[in-house]
Amino acid sequence: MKQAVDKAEGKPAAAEDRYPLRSVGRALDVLQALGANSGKGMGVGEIAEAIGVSRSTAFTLLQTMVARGFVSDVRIGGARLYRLGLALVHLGDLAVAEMGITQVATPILQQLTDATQLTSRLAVLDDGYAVAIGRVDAPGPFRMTASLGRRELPHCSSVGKSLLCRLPEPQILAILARLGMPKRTEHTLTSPETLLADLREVARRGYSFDNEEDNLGVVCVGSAVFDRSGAAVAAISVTSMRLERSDTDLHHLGAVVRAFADRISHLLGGPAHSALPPLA
Amino acid sequence: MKQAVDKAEGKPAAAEDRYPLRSVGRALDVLQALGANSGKGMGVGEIAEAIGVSRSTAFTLLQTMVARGFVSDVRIGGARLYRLGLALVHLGDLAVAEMGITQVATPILQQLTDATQLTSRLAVLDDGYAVAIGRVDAPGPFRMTASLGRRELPHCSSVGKSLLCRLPEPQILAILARLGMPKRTEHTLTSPETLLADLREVARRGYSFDNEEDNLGVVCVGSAVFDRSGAAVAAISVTSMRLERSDTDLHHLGAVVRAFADRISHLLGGPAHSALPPLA
DNA sequence: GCTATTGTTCGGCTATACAGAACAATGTTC
DNA sequence: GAACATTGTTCTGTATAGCCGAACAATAGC
Repeated sequence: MKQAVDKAEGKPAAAEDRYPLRSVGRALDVLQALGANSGKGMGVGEIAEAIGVSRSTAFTLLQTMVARGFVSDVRIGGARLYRLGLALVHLGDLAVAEMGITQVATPILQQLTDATQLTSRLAVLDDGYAVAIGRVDAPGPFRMTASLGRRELPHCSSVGKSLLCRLPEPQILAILARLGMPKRTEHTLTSPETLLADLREVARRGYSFDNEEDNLGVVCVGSAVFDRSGAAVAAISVTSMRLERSDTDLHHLGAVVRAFADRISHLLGGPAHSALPPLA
Repeated sequence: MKQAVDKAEGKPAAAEDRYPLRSVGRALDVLQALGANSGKGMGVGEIAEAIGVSRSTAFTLLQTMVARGFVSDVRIGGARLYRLGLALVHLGDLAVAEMGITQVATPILQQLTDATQLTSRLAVLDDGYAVAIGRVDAPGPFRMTASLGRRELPHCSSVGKSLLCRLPEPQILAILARLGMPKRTEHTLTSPETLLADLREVARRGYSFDNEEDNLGVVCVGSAVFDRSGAAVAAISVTSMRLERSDTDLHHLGAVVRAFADRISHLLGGPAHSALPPLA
């Protein structure tokens, strides 16, 4: 799992991942560990091992967060299972609401899902990553695991491409250099050049594809949303299992998604794709 | 704001609100302060004052949480505005997903909203409070502020009543004694006796009302959801501005909500209201 | 230009958060 | 049913990490 690293190693002061406040960092580690084992719940010892502290330390951390509702615990016999608390639900909801886009976009997403029978998502750029802040699940038994708030690499995601495509090239390259372009599948674009070429296409036609570039068998079609200033503040997409549609149909779907994105832009006072200036 | 309290006071060990880990508690304070000022964003000094620490301490706390995405910051000129980070969105989403009820209930909520044109919500009991974990907003311009994850007092909420009504009386009284029954409006039931009488009615007919008991002009109609064990694991409700319907219509609406609640119970393998034993 | 207000860094004192071991409570095994 | 194993919880000493205050930097206002 996680060896104890060299504990008493003088003080090379390295430890770049050592955050100013150790206990706070560990508390956040606990939350993320609980998130990673979501659904299962974890015991004190398990958590202690996961984040590399003693049981007693983990216990104190948990006690603090349970008292505040950030972690909830269930006693089951002698054991005690910890899971993420509902206080996080409230804060997460507020964090989403702070980005006002969600308010106006959600009804449109619903219509997009109604029209296409596909799961649709709304995402924004956060520190270079694409992060979904809204979602409408497709009807029917097929439930795509479209989790909210997870940072996704932009180079292999439809919303990521739409969010990036109108940024200045140097900025795009800086993001790609910082986050890397790992090969997620055989279709992933892994060189900045090929991605830039793709992004130029995306900017030109106003919609983007993720052609099994992140997960095999999963295809997405996305388009950007603009605010008053003309900046791409968000992007929407629909996700589908491997489409057996023709390329023509895929482009038709792209035009549909773009039309819905334009409606959101319109509500935000932003321009439609057709009103955008050509690329600099 | 917050005097230093008597620091060296022997050890009456009071300070019930002093959590084991001070810095972690303060970190959570920061998050909640940011949540309270949601939408506006806060500066370092403002946060420091809100939670009663020095600016430098607040700064360190924020830096730690920014590094992990729990807080996001926007530089605007020389100033720096902090707001809730998107990492919270992910964890909040996971916390909701952990309660599997959401998965099956959301489509039904959607149908309930479609059928009634009212905002519908799904709530569970958390430490005695009613906490909404799901919501479908009504169409149209009227947007009820139905925030997720906030702890709501059960005695003046429709979902709260439905969640409580089948608990043993001593347990209900214990919850009420612990949380109190503050008078939110002139219609709030403020004595355990009147509430218990109301809860017996709720249990008998299978749906509950909040008749402007929490907010004047706001009416809710709720019903409980049961799992395999027959326990009320959740409740749903619809919310409306002051209905001008007759009592008969209100009861009709109650029957509708109860029918949808029963459909969720059915999906969970639980009994419908009609299959429940009468109150002990 | 100077002042007022913000964010950020630094250093030292102290309280605090840590690990480890002891204790308790449960469940498991033979 | 008793010994064991495994879990959660309490306790205590000590090193250190976290806190404050003050100094510094950078804006914004006048």
